[in-house]
Amino acid sequence: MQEIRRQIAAEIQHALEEITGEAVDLPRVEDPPRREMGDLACTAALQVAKRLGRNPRELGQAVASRLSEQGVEGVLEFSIAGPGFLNMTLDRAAVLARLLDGFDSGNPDLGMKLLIEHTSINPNKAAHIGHLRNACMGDTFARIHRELGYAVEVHNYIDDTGVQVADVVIGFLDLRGESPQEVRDLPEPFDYLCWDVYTDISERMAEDTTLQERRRDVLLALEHGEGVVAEMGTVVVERIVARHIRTMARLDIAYDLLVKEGDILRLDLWSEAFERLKASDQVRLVTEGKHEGCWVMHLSGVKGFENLEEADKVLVRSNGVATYVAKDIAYHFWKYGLLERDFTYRRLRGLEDAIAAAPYESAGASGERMEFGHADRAVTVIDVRQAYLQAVVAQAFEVIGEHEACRSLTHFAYEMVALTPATAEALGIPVDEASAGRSFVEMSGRRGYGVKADDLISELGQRASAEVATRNPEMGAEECASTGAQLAVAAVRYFLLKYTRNAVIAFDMDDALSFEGETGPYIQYAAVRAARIFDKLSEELGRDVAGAVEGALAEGGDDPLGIRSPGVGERLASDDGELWDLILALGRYQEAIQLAADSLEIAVLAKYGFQLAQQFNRFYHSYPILQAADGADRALRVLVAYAFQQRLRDVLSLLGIPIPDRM
RNA sequence: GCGCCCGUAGCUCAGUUGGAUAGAGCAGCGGACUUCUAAUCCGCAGGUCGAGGGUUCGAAUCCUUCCGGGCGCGCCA
Repeated sequence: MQEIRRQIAAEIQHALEEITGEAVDLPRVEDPPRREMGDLACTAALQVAKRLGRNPRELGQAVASRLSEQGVEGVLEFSIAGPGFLNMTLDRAAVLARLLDGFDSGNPDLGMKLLIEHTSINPNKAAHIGHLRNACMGDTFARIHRELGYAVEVHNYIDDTGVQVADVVIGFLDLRGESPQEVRDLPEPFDYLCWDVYTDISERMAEDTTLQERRRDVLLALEHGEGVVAEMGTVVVERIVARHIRTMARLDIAYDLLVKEGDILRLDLWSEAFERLKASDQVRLVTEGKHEGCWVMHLSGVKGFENLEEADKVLVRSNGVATYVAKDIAYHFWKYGLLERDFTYRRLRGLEDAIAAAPYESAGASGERMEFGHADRAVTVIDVRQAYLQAVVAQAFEVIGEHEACRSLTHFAYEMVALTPATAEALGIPVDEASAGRSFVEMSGRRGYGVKADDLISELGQRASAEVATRNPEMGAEECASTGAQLAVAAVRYFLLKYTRNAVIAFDMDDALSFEGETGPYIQYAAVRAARIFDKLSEELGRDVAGAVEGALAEGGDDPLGIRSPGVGERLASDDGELWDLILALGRYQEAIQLAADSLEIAVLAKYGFQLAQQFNRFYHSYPILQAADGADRALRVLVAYAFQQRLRDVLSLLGIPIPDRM
């Protein structure tokens, strides 16, 4: 089906070019607003007519006549409606032939390496739902690009030398008076403990200047890797990162490499990047004014920075310490293989119980040499508030003359997750006057306001598990729990992926805990239904349905269901309901993932999955399969349901949603 | 102040890059389980697409001016 759509688009393009003598973009083949208008529609003639100043209806008519005359495989009839819409009726025999050709679509190897950075949570406290949005989007974006044929490398950047870690280090050393060894031995959940330690120290830090001075010293010690401070920093970061990896593993999110910010300095990646930058006159040492003694990147007059109050961005402070953005610049130069120096690596240990393949981490000078980086394209998933800094990083590529890298570097920006006032109140977060009237309340790690990721996943799992137990009395407690966990994954991931990037998600607990309507479990339910039908049919048939269908599709294979019988084609030709609608929906798969990839809108794919499931549920209600009137009806319905099952499996796999056996 | 984003049904959101009668879910009302799982399906009701002006065959979508809201503009990360 998707091949048919693609070919039709190419034919329309060709016809338009022949008629007008002008180059024309590959047009989009869409669904008409109402089915009576046809199976497919295209507005390309209108757009081209506008550009060339021609009469749209006439141009459309010319295209329709031409295509009708020459004939296009898969299309029975072309017609023109309104101002020049090209509507098409499909040749169902051709569609059936495509269905019978099988469903595999092998991934072409594009020979392109895409490096995706996501998650990148400050390693000083438990992950909250805002972090989950980042990770879910990044993970599905990675899955989509693997499907599209990219070599994908997923990074999680660990800021192990920042203020947030420093604060928790001070909390343990100064406030709680604990040694690194004692902290190493503290019980789990360590990230929950740190959540509170961080809140506590943040409050004190705000009004205690000696603590603020202490923070400066701690930051320096962390950066240089010296003494008990650095030791504490290592313990905190290692333990928190392990917790984050486990949290994400619950949602089937994994990484290839964790890059630690400290290693960028320790291994002199920054020094090398700095030398490159200094060669340009845009990066220079300031000798007077408020930035005296700092190395800055000069941004005035640069596209995108025209209206800055402050046209200089500090890269190296007057005390010689590189800023966060400076290290990020070095990291990004390295991502594109622009630096001579490299990290060393080692496998992250102690996660064998939680994750199949533990990620590698950067390892100072002591690890082994491996091949990471050298990307053709790099995508950074960070919320929209980082847009300015991301633009500075991109500009650094311009500064060293790497225009191609600057162009391909992408900031995957998205809006924050906040809480509905009702949910905030239920969590005991004070909702002030100003927020009360608004539609959401912002989370704050510093204040400890937020919904912890693990709490949400666990709560969902428990609710789902209880529901599964009610619906399946014969199911054991263990199976209920594991099924509940699978439903929780679907609920969380779909909830965080269904919104478009720049919508602020007002997180509502009741809404998120719902399993009905537009939710992940709804989609799972459709998949389970299809599987159950095939289970029963397999029993009846005395053989595996998938095998029977695949056998029928194979050249010369046996066909116990009669899928290749002429009756099947006749039934398809005369269908005027949800069966045909489902086939049309199946054809939009390729378009959905391509659009999701190009527009950075994961929601496009999420919605497609939902719509596909919805279409199947309608089909399910009107087209009994086991009780079909005769063999031809049954064979056709099995074929369509099977095609749906295969396709939905692909979509759910991209969304990172598992398919339970029963629910 | 400057920049970016948002404003669509009671609520939460889509809207295929300017197309045909603006769609989903939730909430509400009414139906469908002796039939492949009712976590489902069908129907009803619900809209001055923030407001005004403009561009054209055609605007929720593009331009512009307002109104309302969010975010960003550190020698923090």
